[in-house]
Amino acid sequence: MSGPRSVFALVDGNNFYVSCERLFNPRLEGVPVVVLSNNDGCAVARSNEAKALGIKMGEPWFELRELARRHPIQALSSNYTLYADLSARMMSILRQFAPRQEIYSIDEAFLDLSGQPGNLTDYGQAIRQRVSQWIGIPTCVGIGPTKTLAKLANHIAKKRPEWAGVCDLTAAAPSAVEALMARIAVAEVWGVGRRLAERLQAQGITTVLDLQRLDPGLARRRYSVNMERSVWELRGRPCLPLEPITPPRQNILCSRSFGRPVTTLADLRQAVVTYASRAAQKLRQQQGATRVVEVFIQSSRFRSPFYGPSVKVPLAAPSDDSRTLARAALQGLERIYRPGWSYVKAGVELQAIQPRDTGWTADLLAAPDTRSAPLMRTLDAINSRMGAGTLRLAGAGIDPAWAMNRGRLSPAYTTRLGELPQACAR
DNA sequence: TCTGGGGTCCTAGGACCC
DNA sequence: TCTGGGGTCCTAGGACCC
Repeated sequence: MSGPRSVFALVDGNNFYVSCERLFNPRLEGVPVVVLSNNDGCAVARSNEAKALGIKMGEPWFELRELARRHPIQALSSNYTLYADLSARMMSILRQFAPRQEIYSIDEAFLDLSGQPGNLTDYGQAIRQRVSQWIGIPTCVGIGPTKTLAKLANHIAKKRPEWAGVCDLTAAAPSAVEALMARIAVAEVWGVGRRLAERLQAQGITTVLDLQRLDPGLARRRYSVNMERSVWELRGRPCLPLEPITPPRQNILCSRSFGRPVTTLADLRQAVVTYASRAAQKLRQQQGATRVVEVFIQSSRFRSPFYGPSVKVPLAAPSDDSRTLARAALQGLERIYRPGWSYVKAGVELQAIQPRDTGWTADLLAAPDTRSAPLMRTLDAINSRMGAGTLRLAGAGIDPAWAMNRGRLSPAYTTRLGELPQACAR
């Protein structure tokens, strides 16, 4: 096993998307900035100034317009190409600070600091310093004996200025850790969301310390095995290992809200072919093959009645061919489409994914398609070189009416212009 | 008028079997 | 009148994460 005592660090970028945008646009400094979700729908990242105005995570932009009239709020469409590029740079810097790293999300990584000599708070400051100097992204560092405690430490480092961006719970006295836990709401624990927080509070468990003191067996019986793990982790016993290798996805989903409502089957067919192709491309990237294609369409959830059917289409044999998956998705669409509805969203999800090339029973009734693999390789190669969407299935449509709105998009500062998917189409 | 996208895991309950 | 019981597998739905 690992050393005598585990130490984890969680490093994350502060207001990551906003920080990325600010790197290339100094006018965004010192003013409230929000980055909007696809279709410019909701705020998914907020600068400190925006948070100070009371803007909540996920708040719809149209509800913020009034606020924006009274304050100079800068709202930007999300530019994932830019964020992914800066994320990769940040992760490679962090990798220099630990023998093992788990990339947990676009802006967060766990580092294994077990056995790291010296003062870990100083080490955390060195990490922040280098990321800031090399790519200009501000970060916070939380350090603890378990991942859950590292997460909690990161929360403390972020919320309380006196920690100066680094909180090392392994260096704090047990009484000091308890005092901190007693002041933090149980909802801040990693794995405790809104619903569980409500249930816990109804049982009188309102702070992190209350949860830490809950009997683990009771936590399991009354809630779940995950809640029991959270209790142990808060007590300093690791239950969640560092996972340096990202396992292949078990499901691949591609879905988007439309730029405007769609009523016709023809438009939905274009969208479904587009999403199936994108999902197939991701599937090939992980050398997978799928046996089930699920397709869904939805009317607005904010209008009654709601219509949101879905259907799973099993394949005769596992496949990674865009054409096969698109055909299956279209078959499913025909079965669930009802005229007379206004659809705002569609999606294609690949399920029952398995490794390609290993142990699947070939479809005995069909002649093997020897041209599929080279064709798909060529498709992916062209799209990788010339930009996503350069080569598409005929059914996907050209400059479709339902495409996303991204009226506030910043330029692709760090990558080729051609890799900005929507900009070319306009 | 406007309300994101992409994942994972767990549990409850039904189907099925002996 | 009265309707086994336990194990396993699968699926749908819920809850969580960022």
